Formats: sequence, structure tokens, C-alpha cells
Amino acid sequence: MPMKPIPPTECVAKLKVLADATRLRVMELLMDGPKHVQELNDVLGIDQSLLSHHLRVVREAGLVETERDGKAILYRLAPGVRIKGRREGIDLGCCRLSFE
Amino acid sequence: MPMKPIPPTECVAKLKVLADATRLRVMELLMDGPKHVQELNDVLGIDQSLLSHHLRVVREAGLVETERDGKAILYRLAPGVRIKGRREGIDLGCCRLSFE
DNA sequence: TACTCATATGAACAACTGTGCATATGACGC
DNA sequence: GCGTCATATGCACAGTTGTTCATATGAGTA
Repeated sequence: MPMKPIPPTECVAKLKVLADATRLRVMELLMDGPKHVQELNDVLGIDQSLLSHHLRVVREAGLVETERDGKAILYRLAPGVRIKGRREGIDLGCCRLSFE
Repeated sequence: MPMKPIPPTECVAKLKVLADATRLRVMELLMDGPKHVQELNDVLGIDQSLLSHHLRVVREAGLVETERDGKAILYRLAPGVRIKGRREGIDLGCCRLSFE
């Protein structure tokens, strides 16, 4: 059976998380590999606290993982999020997002 | 120059439009071909007015087009939105969304 | 210990979003 | 014309979201 008529709410929730310029940018940057918060903010150039709030959102959506690295914290894509292949992208469950 | 450092706000706006269960579902249904509002609502089963509000959002985002068909109105994906190929999807500008 | 660095958290608030209700539009049939 | 069908629009309101400011945590260094 083909199924999947209704987009699961969990997938829509992840989509909402990505529907923000800052967070989308964060994910795009993390596609290139793990980064410290400061590295992210060197590119983004926003208030430290604001970035931290956004990072919490992607964290709680299960899109990224963190690891302590001395004083800093390292962010990386959560396992299973990245879609490999020639068209890389982010797996959201009911749909996938890819950068072109 | 490679460019594309910042996700264009227009693209993020489209992403916001799709980050809603009803609207995402509408787009998914329209991927199968043009549909009248009532056909959409036979599947969605929400208040007529509510669907109309959501349809306005996708319309104003340039994701769909409409055409009068007697008393009814026919909705279809806007030209250029659908990505053809073996992995069909929706072109958002800075990124693409595909259903799997 | 105290101090700094890197990041997170909490509170407050304006701005925005989804929803429901009532009403309007516009096309058809009589 | 009038009535009805199909859809859109305006208004109101609660709930959510992004942002800022101030403060807290926790790891390193002296």
C-alpha cells in the first residue's frame, strides 16, 4: 500500500524549524561539517544570545547534536538527518530538503 | 563566483508557507494535478473559510495559480515550481523540497 | 580560590500566525 | 430579476515566534 496521505506533524515541525533564515543557514553550514558556535557566528554575525536560542530550537527538533569541546561546544548534524548521494539533503521524515 | 551564502528571504518565505500541515498537504495534492477547492477539501476536511485563507497564502507566495471553472476555481502549481525528473519536488529558490 | 571565556537560560514584549465567525463576491440556474 | 452554489474576504482574538537584555552555567587558567 502506498499510504502517507497526511504529512506527519513531526515532519511539519521540522519544516517549521528550517523555515527561518538563521536556522536554515546553520543547517547549511553544518552540512559542510561540525562547527563551534563561534564559527557559526563568525558567519552569521548575530547576537550571541539570539544564536543560542536558535540553536536550541534545532537541537530540540533533533536536527543537530552537540558535544563539549573544552570551553566551546561543537554542533553537528544529528545522525540520519543528512541524506547522502549526489543530491545531498536533509531528511525531514515526510519530505526532504536539498540545497542546490 | 560561487556565492549563495545567505538564504534569500524570498526562499525562506516560501519555506514558511510550506511549513504548515494544511498547506504542505495542498501542495502535495496539487503535485498530482490541478484540483478544485472542493476536491482539496474532500481530502482535507477543514472549514471552507480556513482552507480559503490557506490557499490565499500559497497563492500570494507564488506557489500556485488559479483559474475560474464555472462556479468553482481550479488550483494548480505555478509554472516553474515543480521540479521534474525522477525525483520530483518543489523549487523554492535557495532550496528544493521533495516528497519521498 | 577567583577570574575569564564560551555558551545557555529566563523573562519580557512586540509582531506575527492560525482559526472561527460573519459577510461579500461572482457564476450559474430559474 | 432572485436564489443558490463555490469561494473569497474582513475582523477579532488567542497562541506562537523572534528578539533583546540580563543573568546563569560550566570549563579552562592563573
